[in-house]
Amino acid sequence: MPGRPRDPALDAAILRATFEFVEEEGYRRLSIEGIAARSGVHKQAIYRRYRSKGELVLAALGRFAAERLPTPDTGSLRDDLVTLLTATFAAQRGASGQLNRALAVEALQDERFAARLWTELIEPRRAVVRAMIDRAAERGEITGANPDFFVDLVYGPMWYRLLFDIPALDDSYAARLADTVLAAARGPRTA
Amino acid sequence: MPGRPRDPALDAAILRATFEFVEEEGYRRLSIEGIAARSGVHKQAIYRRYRSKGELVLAALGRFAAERLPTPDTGSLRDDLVTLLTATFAAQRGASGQLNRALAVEALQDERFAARLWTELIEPRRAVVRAMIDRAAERGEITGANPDFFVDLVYGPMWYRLLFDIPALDDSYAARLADTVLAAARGPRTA
Amino acid sequence: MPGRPRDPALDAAILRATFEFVEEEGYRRLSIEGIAARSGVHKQAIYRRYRSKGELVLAALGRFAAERLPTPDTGSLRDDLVTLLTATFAAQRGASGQLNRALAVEALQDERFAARLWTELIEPRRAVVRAMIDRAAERGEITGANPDFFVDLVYGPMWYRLLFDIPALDDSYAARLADTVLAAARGPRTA
Amino acid sequence: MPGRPRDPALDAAILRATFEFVEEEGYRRLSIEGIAARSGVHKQAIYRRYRSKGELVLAALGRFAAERLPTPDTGSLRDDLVTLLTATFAAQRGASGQLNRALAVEALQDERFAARLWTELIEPRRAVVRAMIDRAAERGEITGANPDFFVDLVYGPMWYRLLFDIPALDDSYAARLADTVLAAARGPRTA
DNA sequence: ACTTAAACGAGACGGTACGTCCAGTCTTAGT
DNA sequence: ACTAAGACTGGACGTACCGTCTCGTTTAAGT
Repeated sequence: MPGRPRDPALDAAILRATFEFVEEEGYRRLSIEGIAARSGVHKQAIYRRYRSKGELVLAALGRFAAERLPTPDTGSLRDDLVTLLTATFAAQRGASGQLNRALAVEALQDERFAARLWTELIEPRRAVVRAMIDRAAERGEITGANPDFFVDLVYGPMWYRLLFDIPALDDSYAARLADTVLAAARGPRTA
Repeated sequence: MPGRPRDPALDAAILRATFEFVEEEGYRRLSIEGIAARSGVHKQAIYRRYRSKGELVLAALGRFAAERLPTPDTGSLRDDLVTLLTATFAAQRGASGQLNRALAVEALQDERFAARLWTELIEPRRAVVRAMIDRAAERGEITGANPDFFVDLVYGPMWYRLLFDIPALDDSYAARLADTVLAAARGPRTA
Repeated sequence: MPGRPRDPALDAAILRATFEFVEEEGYRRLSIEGIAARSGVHKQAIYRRYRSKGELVLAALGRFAAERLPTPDTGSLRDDLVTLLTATFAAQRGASGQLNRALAVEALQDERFAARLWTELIEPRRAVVRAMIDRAAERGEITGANPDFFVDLVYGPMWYRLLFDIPALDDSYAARLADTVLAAARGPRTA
Repeated sequence: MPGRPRDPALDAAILRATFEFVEEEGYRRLSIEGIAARSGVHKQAIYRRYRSKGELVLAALGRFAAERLPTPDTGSLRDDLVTLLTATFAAQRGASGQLNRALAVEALQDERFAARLWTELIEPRRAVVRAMIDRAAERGEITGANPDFFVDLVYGPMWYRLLFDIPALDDSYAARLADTVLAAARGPRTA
């Protein structure tokens, strides 16, 4: 049955307010009440859309940041990795980093949310890397190995640094990490 | 001026209650109020000892888990790494994993706490790895490179998996990670 | 103008639900939302008919109780009063008492509703008593005095007892009250 | 065990705010939230003292109005009644009337509150009248009859008029009511 | 048959208050 | 100086009704 449709302007206002709030004040200060006040949207209208703060932040990140994921295919695994990592790291230095931290807070406290986050956001990003590795294997660049493990190598250090607020996620870090992953993917040295 | 000394029984009761609470109910439900109720200790007695939830959890983790850190020195970098990672991963599968998660939640929301956590807990752990690497370099096992970066490789994947509650932090993962770090530390393949 | 006519089944359903709700759960728990849910009628359909909770209850009372008002004319003031009071008190012991209480709640909180209630429900009841007194005066039973004051004597104690939920509105009370009003209406004793 | 005692300044601030609020805006607009805002006292501090709006209003009325009850003993039942009714009616024309109305709203919706109100406020007032009647009986002024019934006659009309917001509770009404009660108390005319 | 207009179920919406929870601080009295 | 006890402000929580507002659908009177 139809019923009055949700006002898309409110969707946008909520997400924008969430985004701005987290960016400016950090996740700790984020509250549904605050978002409602800031966006001029009624609290209930927010709860109607999102069951929890986590879902809301997940949606906000999805809306404002997720689409900018590059999916490089340069013909060289190293270049693919460098391109991806450079862009990903750059994003973490801005609002996207704040939102990722916020998502981490929720995931750490709620297994079910962690699972949802995984399938909706993390896994797609991992798939990008896996695809790069598969293509490299087809090209013979690397001797295939457990791709899931290498993906951990790609993203692990980034989250580690996000967690403890260590900066240094710069371009040279991206390059060094790409080299490391590459070396690991090639397997043990023969000589 | 003298005054009544703090009751050590309360210290223990607070830490025990915190530990049990987090283990049973998760960090989300943890509250000073709840700990006070559970331990029978008054709220104020807790605040007198710890300034925030984070400090309390930090102390609880320190008490129950920190002293078990191995600092291996086997004469072989790979063996050192495997020993450390196996023990560290094993700890994460128990209550220590819960408390680490809890600490991460606090760190993500409070930069000053993150800094404290870094110096008190994270950095000492990193130093252990750095020492291993330094010894390996002296032995000529590896051609020295930025040790900080390699430490990220060692701990990054673990935190990444803790974050999203992915199991698989088992002994074979430890071995594989040790091999990878080793390969990376040896630098690019010559052949 | 054409337009779809109101469904009389809904009118009935709304009033019945209101009646039942008040009887079962009391006026405090009564809400438009609740009536809508219970009757299966949409909220808007209720608001289309009644401007407020008070109007709704007024209608519900009118539908289920108002027509049973006796207008006795026995030829004796005392008999008239006893007949009226006995019937009125009996009604208050059932659902009609609940609804009267509900109307009082609304009247106490809304002067305009009080005025409406007065003209639509209270005044007609008072008129019945006034008519009885007028007839008695014509017959010479009593020496005419301010009828409005005597009406207060008739209904005042009833509302007083409804208000504080004191039972005792039984037939003997009706008889005693009738006698009292009669005595008062006859004026001061001569001897 | 001791614990910090409740701040009496808050008690006063809450009651004063309640009193003023009801007087100015009526019971319908009264809310705990509003009282908290107006008095500058935290909501929780109010809930700590009063379980419901009704209890609060009961306390507010008790504090600001109840002590002014006259307990006349003139030696003449009529004079006693006139004195009491004149003072009581006068009070109803001011804030006390508003608060009584508020109490009525609560009593009508909650039987247990009605019972409490009865014992704490209504019964003491009734006792005053019963005492007057008893004294008159001892003096031989009246031939004893059910005093409870006569008390209903005294207070019933007042509440009836409060309920429907009919003014006219003036001195002449008091005098007339006193005469009526007196006539009723003397029993049926002999001549 | 064909407009036209209102009623209808559905449900979103802003507004207001509810009663509860926790954070951290403060005040008392009792060791 | 510590303890237990508990009041206190501040702030947010999630829920409940209110009365109003779109929606799409249904029903009937007037063409």
